[in-house]
Amino acid sequence: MKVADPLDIPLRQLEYLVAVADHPTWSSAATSLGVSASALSQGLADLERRLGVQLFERQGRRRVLTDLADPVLQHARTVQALSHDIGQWAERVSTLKMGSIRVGMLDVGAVIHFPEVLRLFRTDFPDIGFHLTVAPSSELLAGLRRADFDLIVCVRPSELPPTISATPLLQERLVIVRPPKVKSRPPSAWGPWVLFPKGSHTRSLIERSLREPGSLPHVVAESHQPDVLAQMVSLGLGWAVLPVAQVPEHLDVEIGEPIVTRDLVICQREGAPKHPGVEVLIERLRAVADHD
Amino acid sequence: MKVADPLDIPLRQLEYLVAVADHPTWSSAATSLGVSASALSQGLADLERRLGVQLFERQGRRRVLTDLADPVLQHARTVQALSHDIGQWAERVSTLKMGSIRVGMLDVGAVIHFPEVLRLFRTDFPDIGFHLTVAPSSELLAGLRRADFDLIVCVRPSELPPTISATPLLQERLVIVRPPKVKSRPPSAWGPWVLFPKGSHTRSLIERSLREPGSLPHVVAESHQPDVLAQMVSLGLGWAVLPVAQVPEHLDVEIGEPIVTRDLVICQREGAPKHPGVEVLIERLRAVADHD
DNA sequence: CATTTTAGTTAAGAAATACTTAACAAAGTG
DNA sequence: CACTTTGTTAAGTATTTCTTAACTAAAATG
Repeated sequence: MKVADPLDIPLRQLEYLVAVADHPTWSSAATSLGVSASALSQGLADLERRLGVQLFERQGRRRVLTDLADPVLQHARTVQALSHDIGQWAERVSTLKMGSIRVGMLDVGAVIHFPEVLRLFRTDFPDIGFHLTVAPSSELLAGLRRADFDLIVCVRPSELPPTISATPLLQERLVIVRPPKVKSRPPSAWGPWVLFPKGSHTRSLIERSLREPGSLPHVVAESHQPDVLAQMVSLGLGWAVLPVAQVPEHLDVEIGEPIVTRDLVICQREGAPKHPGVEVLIERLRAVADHD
Repeated sequence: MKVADPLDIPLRQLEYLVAVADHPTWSSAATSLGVSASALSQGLADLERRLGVQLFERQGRRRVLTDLADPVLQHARTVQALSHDIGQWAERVSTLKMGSIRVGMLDVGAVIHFPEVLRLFRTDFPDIGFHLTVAPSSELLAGLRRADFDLIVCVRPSELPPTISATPLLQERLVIVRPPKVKSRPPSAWGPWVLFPKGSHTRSLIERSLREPGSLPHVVAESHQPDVLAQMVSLGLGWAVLPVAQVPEHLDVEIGEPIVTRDLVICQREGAPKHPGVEVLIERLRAVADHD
């Protein structure tokens, strides 16, 4: 019998691991992959044996990933994304089609900064399939990691996921937005607040910069949508911190002082073959961003 | 019959591709992998079929990689390096050993800046296997890519290879070194030169900064070894540009003005699980670098 | 120019791997 | 306690990948 080389882990087993991590139960993971539960079980048992590391724990009749499984899961996701990319590349090259581009953008990117770029890109390159997803930064990053996107524009994260590269695009000033007729005050009397949701990246930027001047943020409402937040401010529910450009002009609110800036960045997966369409799009995004 | 999913490329076939790229002939690649030439041929034929991209061309009775094979080769190397890393990690974790660390360093790092760090690290962690390789930056980078190293200290490259990350460590000033008794002159009268070899990264930095003040570098001798270059200068063969610290003190040469600075960086593979020993070593390198 | 050597491919069967079904154990559920 | 859900194990089947052996074609040899 041949010795199982730990270096030569079947791709399939890595898929199994990812599926198991992403599904509540192993059987559902198995059906999602179109294989029997048995195959999954055997495959994962083999993976565990190969690595010689305990990847799973019993929890009642469920099996859950151990902490040790984490690096392996990271590895699996990385390899999966890479494989996806080379597959896409091969299809593009072999069929001589332009392929398609899936872009993820923060709302502010899609609506305020780059709507024209996106529109023009679609009309200039009608042969390139194009799909835009607007979502919060963390979702975009997760999607980029999973190869759901080829390119995203998001807020620079404090820590980049592995094999993701970020290049700066532009900076945005976030200002304090007060309810109508509310004058400027010392920081200790600021708030209460109406902010982006907990976990949002801009939210943590804001919290950090509010804590600094000595205002413990007391948050009474949350939304990912800046227009909703602005609306709440105009109704007197609380104060907000928003990108200047995203405060609707017709609303009756008080624009206060800039409190923090956030960096919008372009993120891509590293180690993937270049897609010429993506290159062009990046160029155009940069051009507009530099122009601002 | 099952349809061949291009996304599920056997790792083995990627190994074949890399081996073929690294060996002059397919048969030697096959024997280096310990398989028959036939297996290799079939495997690569299958890979080509899966991707639907022409990867090989005939050249007489040889087969060589096409340009199209390049992205696939990149992919293969990346995946190989990742697999190696997860394998190492697994072995470390499963055996509870500290594993080993392979460090690559530029001569100036090993000899001038960090000899103490390296010595102390070895005595502080005798359980961690340790191996140091001193080589030029480009070799180090290639080795890092191939997973020959876990960590390197080199000159910041103008373009990073995919899935390699670089973090700044310190800056070095390179000065003009003139033969004994030769006074400072206008740039047009500089040289002739005794420099690092063509292709060296520091060489291109130097060339760029020499061209700027208007001195076309006429190069009469080359070496990777700074002490050799300095020696040649002292013999009156030509002028050199060297890190101040690498000009031997006892030599009779004229130290001229600083002409360019180079960044030394720490490079690692991205997407690899962390090795605690490597983290410690990095910390110590930074500490010393910041102290300078 | 015939002969030999070298490089790589193709065919056929053997070996190894991965999958399916079926039977089973154990933990929740009504 | 019967019943369902979750996951494992065993045994046989299907698929993939390898080896050996026979073959083609380009270079090298003499």
